[in-house]
Amino acid sequence: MPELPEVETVCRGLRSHVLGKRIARYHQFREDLRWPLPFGIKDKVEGSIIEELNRRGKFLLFKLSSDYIFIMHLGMSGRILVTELSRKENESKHPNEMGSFFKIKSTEPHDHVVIDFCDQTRITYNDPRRFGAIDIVDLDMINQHKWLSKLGPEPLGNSFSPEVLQLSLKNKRSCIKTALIDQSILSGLGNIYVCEALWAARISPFRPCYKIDGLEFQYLTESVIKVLKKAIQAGGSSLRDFKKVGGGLGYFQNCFNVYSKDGCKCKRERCNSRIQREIQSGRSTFFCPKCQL
DNA sequence: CGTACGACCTGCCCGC
DNA sequence: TGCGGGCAGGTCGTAC
Repeated sequence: MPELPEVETVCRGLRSHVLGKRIARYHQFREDLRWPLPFGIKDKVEGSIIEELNRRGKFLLFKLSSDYIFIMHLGMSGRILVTELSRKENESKHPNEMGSFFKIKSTEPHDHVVIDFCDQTRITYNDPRRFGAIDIVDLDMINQHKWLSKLGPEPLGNSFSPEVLQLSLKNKRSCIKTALIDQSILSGLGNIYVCEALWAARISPFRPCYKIDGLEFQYLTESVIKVLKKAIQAGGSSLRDFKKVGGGLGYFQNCFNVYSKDGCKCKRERCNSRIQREIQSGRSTFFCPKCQL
């Protein structure tokens, strides 16, 4: 589901709800999401304060006062919900996995992890498809973590430039779309924003990387940055189940030029072609066959 | 090594 | 109304 703009939207929205707060309870309703939830996580998070919340690629990083980083990935369908527990809800007691009792409200389907803060705020991780993931790692090992260590540059960070992109792609035989979706080349792009950025840069998703020239890498870099910034401003894209923290919808889906627009007229001025959909390495690619070359 | 593809899950939407 | 097939924002392991 969420690509960089959606994760950034969640990250920004969550900060005001969690920063500086102490975690009273960690509870999980199953042993695994995409992978097993880490052993001992409960003891590492309970009692600690969330000091920072940041995003790296599509990962959310919660820095805890216990000197751990709590890492979360939303997969395709993951969501974080915030609830303020009323006194009434707080009084209902349910058994936890240890056989003792503490306060857990009845949950929605696919609520997998619940974190309660001392001030009665609760965040709930909900993920129907369970492609998401959670881990916890020592603060000083964060850069060695297998999910993070191979990530390419942040597209909205200082280490991203046309030159950097060209350097990592100039010898690749694969198509530019496949390369841009590869998190080790650039972190945070997914199917939507790659399609949108390639349309904006007028580059065909099927073009082999090594055939792209310096000027095009410049257009492409600018397009990626522009599309992502615009999407973040719009609060991300709400397709199916993406909702911002607090339940609001993003509205970047109203700004799509190609994604899911097959059969529609190309929005570029004086281009009268229609957007096509094709399967590219197993996933839908949307593009204009006339103005993307 | 780089690249391509199936697998992992559930839900929804469409056509018959 | 019901069911089967195709589709979905991601990533990894495997096979070339």
